[in-house]
Amino acid sequence: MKKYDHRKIEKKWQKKWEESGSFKLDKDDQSCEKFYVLDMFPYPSGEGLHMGHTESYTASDIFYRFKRMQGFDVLHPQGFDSFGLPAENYAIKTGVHPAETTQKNIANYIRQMKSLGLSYDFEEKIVTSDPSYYHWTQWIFGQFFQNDLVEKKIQKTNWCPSCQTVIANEQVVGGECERCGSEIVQKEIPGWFFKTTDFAQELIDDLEKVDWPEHTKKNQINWIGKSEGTTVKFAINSTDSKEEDFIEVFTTRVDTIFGCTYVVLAPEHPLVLKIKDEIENWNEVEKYLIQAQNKTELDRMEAKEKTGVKIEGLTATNPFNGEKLPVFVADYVIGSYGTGAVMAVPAHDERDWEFAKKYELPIKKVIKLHDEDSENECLTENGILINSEKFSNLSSQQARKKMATWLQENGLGKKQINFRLRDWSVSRQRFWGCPIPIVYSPEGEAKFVGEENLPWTLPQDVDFVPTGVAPLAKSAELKKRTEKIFGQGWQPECDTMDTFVDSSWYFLRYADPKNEKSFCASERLKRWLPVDLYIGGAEHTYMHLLFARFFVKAMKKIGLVDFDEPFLQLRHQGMVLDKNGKKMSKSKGNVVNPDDMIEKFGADSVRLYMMFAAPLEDEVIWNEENIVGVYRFLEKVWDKAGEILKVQPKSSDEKLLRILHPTIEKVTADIAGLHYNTAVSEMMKFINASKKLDLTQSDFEDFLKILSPLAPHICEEIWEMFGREDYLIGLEWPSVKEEYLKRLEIEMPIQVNGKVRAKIFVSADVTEDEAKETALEDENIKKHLEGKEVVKIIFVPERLINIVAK
RNA sequence: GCCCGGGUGGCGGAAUUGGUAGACGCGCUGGACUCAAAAUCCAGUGGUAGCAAUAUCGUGCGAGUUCGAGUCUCGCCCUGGGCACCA
Repeated sequence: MKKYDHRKIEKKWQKKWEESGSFKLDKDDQSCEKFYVLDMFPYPSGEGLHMGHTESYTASDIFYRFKRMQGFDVLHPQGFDSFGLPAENYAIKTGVHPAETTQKNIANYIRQMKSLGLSYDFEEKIVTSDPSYYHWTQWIFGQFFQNDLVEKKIQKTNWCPSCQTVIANEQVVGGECERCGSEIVQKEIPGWFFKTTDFAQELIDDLEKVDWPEHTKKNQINWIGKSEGTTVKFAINSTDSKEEDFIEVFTTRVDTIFGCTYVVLAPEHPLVLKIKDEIENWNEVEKYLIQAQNKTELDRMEAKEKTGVKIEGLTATNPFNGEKLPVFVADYVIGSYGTGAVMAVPAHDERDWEFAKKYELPIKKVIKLHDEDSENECLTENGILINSEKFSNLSSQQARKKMATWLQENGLGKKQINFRLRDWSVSRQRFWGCPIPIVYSPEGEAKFVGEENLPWTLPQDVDFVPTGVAPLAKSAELKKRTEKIFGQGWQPECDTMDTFVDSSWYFLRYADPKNEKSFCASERLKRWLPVDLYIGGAEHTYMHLLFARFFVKAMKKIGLVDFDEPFLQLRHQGMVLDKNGKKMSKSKGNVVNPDDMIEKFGADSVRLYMMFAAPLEDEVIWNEENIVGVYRFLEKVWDKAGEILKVQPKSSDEKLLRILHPTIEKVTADIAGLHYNTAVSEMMKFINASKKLDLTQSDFEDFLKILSPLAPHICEEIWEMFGREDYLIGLEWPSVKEEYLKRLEIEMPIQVNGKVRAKIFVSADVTEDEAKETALEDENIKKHLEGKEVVKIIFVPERLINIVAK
């Protein structure tokens, strides 16, 4: 028999699987139970597949093969999130159309995925930039539009005056444009928003229904950021004292209101401009407003010191004690959150404290802690009120309730729940994205283009170089098309959608990717959705998962789907690091190319090593020196197969069967729980044990079956050498023979006062008395018990004996 | 600052969830084969002492609970990642 050589067999099986349609699935056949295992689909970049993809796609591929062998009909699709900035930037630089780049890159990704042995049916793939897909992205947008889930609002954007274009947050480096280095300014432009905040509460509550990592759930909850509080109206006493004017603030800590020593408005707060004439130091205030306006979000985030300006001639009255307080405008208060104004309590809020220190404002303590020793500020939650008139001596919690009621009764405020979550801005002034299917009447009224005009295609006659308007605005074809359909004077919407929209519903389309009549036939939705297992990187913890969840909830509301959550089970894969434990990056030059590794070690070894080196959710250190371990393992499997073919043992060694069956049991459980690292080590143990022991072909075939999801190529090759004509993929998962699971004799440690002093061999079902007797006869145990009195003996069946002695 | 993780041999990691710490793999040491090397095979491999049996220390540090702690509790230290002035 020849030596194991991955180069000779892997391509062969990849071709065979494809030609025989091994990965095809009849999506209408209902005879078996379904399972839907989903990958986060890649953006097809010019660099090709990276090692992170390799890991996560291998993980889902193993699960797919495993589930199939267990008798499920498994949907395991793949596609491409192909709209996006890199292709457009490349087009601006080289003039090559993004469609062309994208197509080329997709072909390369598919080649790479096949070379890893991934079991996708690419005839059923989806490509988000393909009109047959974005047709339905637009259709869903239309549904949202008609059902009041979309609205047009003003949004603040980063604008590069030199490039004449909107810049994404990640392209702003230190307040400057990544490409040309010009200073970025803030520009307000109108855009479309999805009403994600309508679902804020549901997005928190429904996390209880899914099996996700706890930290991911927590992060989602924190991101949505629910806070319960009260609004409070502070009357404005400007010089001519117009009593009907108020500053309304939002606070979660109304119990601290007697400690309020000033009030702060966000620079965006409309009141500032409204009372402009009454502001004595308007010049100074105006200067600050302009300054704040030109700051990018990043600048404001990164500011080390709080800044602000006192508004002279303006005071705010605390409704509880009539105290007249100074009013500031400061950019540490955000216009879009709460009411855009806060009551500042420097004694009990860190930001207010910092600000008060800098501007020498009074700090008034109104909460006394139960435990004065504690320096933990959080404990103010449980403090007692002081210096708060009739509310003094109440607990914080009681005071919060009573004060809110008092405010409500006097029309000075009300209970309110705020969310940190904002509505989702989906408009992008880009070319390479899904066109927003909206047109405007000559009067400027927005109208959905209508189902009959979908797909509302991306025009071809567009110059990519930015000139200050959205690229689509330059298309004569788009303008002509709009006027032809809707009439003279109608204008097309020229923005495209955020690419997160494309990826917020793609998992629905996989169930019915070629449907031309609907986004997915209802029987298919019913059969395949929701996703049973979703595997992908933790970097999508916030946005992607939240948006996809929003989509499903919004679609359910308008009757398009009938489930609440898209992904029932979610698991993350860890990062792949270089051999020094560092992140791989182009700039560091430490990027490992999967193609090279597959050529060198083979797809089976790459798959196996990825899974073996660390638990799936942990970081994997890619060290080429270590991969030889799994390669040697595969060689041993190969050699054992050769030996069996040559000798054809009549029966298997019983000792080996007592290892094989526990191995099958453990590997089955490990794969089911995605603990691939221990599954591999278990199989290594078996192969090591099989040395010099007889094993029949039939028993070895059971082993091949459990190895096949992880290392499919070598297993199929051996299967064929064994004279089998079918494919391992899709065969039945081996069952465990109970009679070989039970251990006959076990080694039992004997402890004296918790320390192991001897080991005895006893039968597995030894009685407590027998075991104790044997233990006490041991020489070393006797020695350790000398001069001591045995207090008690603890016997843990099949585990150990501990003799407690004094 | 806040949130979420993680500290176990020379290295990646395992430990049935409170029951033999270091499975499996890499590396290393010695031996076999070879003119030699590579590959392969055999043996060994946490530290210290000992020829050995064995003893002793040992899961970031310090306490605690327990017959028994890598695992539980409390307090520290170090470290990785994410988010950012959300009132």
